[in-house]
Amino acid sequence: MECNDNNVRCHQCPVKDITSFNVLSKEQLDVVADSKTCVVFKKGQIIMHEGNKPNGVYCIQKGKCKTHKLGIEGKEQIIRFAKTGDMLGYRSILSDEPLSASITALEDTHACFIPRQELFDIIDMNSRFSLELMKIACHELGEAGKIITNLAQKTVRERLAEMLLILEKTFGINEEGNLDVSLTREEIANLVGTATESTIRLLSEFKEDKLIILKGRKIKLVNKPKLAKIGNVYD
Amino acid sequence: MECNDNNVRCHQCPVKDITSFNVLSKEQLDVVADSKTCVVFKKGQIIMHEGNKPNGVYCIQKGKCKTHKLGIEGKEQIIRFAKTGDMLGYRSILSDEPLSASITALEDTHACFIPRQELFDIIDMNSRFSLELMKIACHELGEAGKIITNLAQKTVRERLAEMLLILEKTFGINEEGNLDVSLTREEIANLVGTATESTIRLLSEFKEDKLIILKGRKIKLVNKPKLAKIGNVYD
DNA sequence: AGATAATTATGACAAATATCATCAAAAAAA
DNA sequence: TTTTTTTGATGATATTTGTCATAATTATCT
Repeated sequence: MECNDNNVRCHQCPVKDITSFNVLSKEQLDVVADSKTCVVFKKGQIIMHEGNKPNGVYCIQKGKCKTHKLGIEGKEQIIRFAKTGDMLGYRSILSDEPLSASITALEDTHACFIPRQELFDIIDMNSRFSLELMKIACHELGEAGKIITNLAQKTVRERLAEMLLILEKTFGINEEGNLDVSLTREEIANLVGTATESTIRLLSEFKEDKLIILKGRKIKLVNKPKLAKIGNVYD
Repeated sequence: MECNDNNVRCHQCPVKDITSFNVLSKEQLDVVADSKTCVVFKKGQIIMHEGNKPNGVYCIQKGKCKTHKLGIEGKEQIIRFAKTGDMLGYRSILSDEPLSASITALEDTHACFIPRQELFDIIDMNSRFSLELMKIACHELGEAGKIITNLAQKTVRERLAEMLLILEKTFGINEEGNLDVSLTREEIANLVGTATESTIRLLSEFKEDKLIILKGRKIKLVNKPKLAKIGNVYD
């Protein structure tokens, strides 16, 4: 779905500065600007499909996405999130492998598509850009190690408490003080790695214990120190 | 611990061809050869320490290592393995973050240390080398996603069955047909993400069911199709 | 706005897994 | 080798978590 932000040149793009593209020269940025296409994805729309080979990457101008993998018997596992300024599909492009996960818009999301070839062209031109990409991938790899350790060693209760804190850190809070992301209980379960019912029960417990305030999908963290303690979070 | 392999120039090194260094020109390879130091780590020795900032990377000439993180109450979580041809510490160097995990030799391991600066120098000189590094990091990121999904969705029994197959794929088998890596039951537990007792019990079950042959730490897989079925492995 | 579908909530129960205790066996060290 | 320490094995039991069923509530669609 085309969008008319398309005529915004990259050097004017406010998002540029929080992306790897900020290390590009004006000429290099023009390579991106000339080849990019801006698109809008509706909430719930699949942006990239696990197993496919993408033709390029997306840079999120505004929006929120989930990266998710198919697990046992089709059950969804949410691996990570992406938001404004993040790049989508780079793992697949840079490893020359099919997408290891799907990416779905959690809300209406504006993104710029940058074709594969132009991405490789700037990698070839600018080693600082290459380093930025490596930095992102390597940082993510470190995060993945943390997630692996948590999944392997923490209880569901601990993981859920920690995940609420991670969600606040990732997406922040809105005017009302609620987590600035709307997830179903099932999605939270698919993130924490547990059954939906367990998530519902534990969230209700946290509510009983006045750690959070629940109003449908609106979640407000009201006792973060206690949540951190329950979740064995030290940082 | 210095070793006398040091005088082997990188272009003659047999391991070179299975590493990212194989894309370097003769001159670029000389930058590595001139700055590298060859060392030997004894079995059980810690090569890199979680939380530290390494001054460079190691390239394994011969040996096997485990990458492991501290989890709840000091419990070890094994994140991945490394073997001949693999690079150690690149994640930390490239992301400019402290080591997210420790690396310990599983057997006597010969490795070449390449200082941080020289690594960045060749990244700057050779974009193909950069791409190779990105490829490794991004591939690992995909593998991490699989591990996350397995930990979140599979039972301990399923994960153990799958892990035995992964160990054979990673390390191969020796003359006697056993997995060519020696791990304690505790290490297998720390890999699968379960209690040592559960690992012992399940391995005994697999032995009872004639899926594996156990002789102390020697493990031989004798019914891999069944293990794959138990582990829900489709590939 | 009303109908339909999806989600949330809760109880009862079953299964998986962890924990604790004890002893045997095997490595490692002296 | 002999001793000491670590690892492996197994039972009993507690805890956690998943599964199934059913109802209430809330989103979503037309």
